[in-house]
Amino acid sequence: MEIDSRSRILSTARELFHSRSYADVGVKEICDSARVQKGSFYHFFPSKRDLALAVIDDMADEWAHGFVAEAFDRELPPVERLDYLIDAAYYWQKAAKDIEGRMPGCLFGNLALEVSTRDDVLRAKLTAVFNKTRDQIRETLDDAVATLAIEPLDSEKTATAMLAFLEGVILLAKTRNDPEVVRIVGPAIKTLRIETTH
Amino acid sequence: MEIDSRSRILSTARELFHSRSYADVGVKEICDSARVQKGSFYHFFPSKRDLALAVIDDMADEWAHGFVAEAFDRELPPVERLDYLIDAAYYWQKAAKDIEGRMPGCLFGNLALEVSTRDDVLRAKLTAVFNKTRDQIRETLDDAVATLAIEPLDSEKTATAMLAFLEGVILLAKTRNDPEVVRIVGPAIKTLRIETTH
DNA sequence: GCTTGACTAGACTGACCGGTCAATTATACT
DNA sequence: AGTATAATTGACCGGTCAGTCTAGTCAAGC
Repeated sequence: MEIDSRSRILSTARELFHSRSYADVGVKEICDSARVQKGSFYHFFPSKRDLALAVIDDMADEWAHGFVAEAFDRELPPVERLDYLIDAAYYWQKAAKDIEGRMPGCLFGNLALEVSTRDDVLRAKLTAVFNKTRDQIRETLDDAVATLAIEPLDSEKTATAMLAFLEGVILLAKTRNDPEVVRIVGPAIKTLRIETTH
Repeated sequence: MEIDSRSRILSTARELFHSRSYADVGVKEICDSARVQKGSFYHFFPSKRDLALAVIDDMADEWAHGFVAEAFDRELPPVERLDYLIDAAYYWQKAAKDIEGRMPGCLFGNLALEVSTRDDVLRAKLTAVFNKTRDQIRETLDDAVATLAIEPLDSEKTATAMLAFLEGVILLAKTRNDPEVVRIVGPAIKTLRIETTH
């Protein structure tokens, strides 16, 4: 009758995990919200953990083809891409807070801190997502160096630092439940630099 | 008979919350590890949540009088204090990983992401801890400016950015379960700058 | 018409959750 | 010594957890 139970479970779980947490959201609640019965859930997903794996994949895809793809549009001048990244993070968090009253933060960062001491498979998956984003930042930096927009630097390490900064800013903003932290402090991402070691 | 049940509960809970998570560690497990009965637990703490509040206070105290106090020793040249901060974070995480096999990350950061969408009181307490640390970094920056070690900047915003970066680096390192991330990327904290707005 | 297999329904399981409570023991003060 | 109070014990509670299981629906292929 319903169009697609599996994808409904998936997107519902993603929303709930994002706005609360993995541990805090039970299978029953996901089923209720997705208007699906327990039996159907376990028909599509062997376990809650496997659902989490699927959610990360799902989100990573949308992330990659969504605003990250836009932010890292190679038509844009490299340095602008970093501003775009911060802007996107800001507006996203702000919109979520305006609607739900709470800043959800970054799903990947949230999950990373929650599960990475308990589940190495989930941890590896999240590491891969982070690495992918870092690589996009690195490309941006390489472009910026190539176009002489910035001085040469260690693009991989600097990209890692920038990703860490982005996650840290979102963490702090979420703790204060105030997206303005992203807008005000975020742009400092451009000042981060790690020199190449010879 | 036993020396101090309350403090035993407190330190046990701190360790368990740090190495796993708030949600993942139950009251029973805390009691077992602290060799205390359920009833004694609820004699000292009205609820698990109140224990979390006490754990944050406890940790914040030790944090403030421990290596943070050392790192922010005003005898040290200001810029060195930032290096000391990164070093301390690195060695702490590395030691924990060598012993337990896992990087626990920052207790405050972990808790912040886990509970701040659910509990505003805990969130406020964690915000206060972060603000205190940010203020210590700000003092450091003000000292650095005063001694002409660095160019003038917006010390409060820059300090916020630095704290965010520290938390982000620890988050990323924890996700990779690799403290080296802190050592390699951490020192970039000194390159962060937010100019004063006139 | 019959079979097959994907999908749904929802009661049920055993473990575990945070928390309660009455009874007991240890400690401290008068 | 007597008494109040602090600390401790461990059985117990209702509820919820992830996950299981059986029964059944339904559409496609033969």
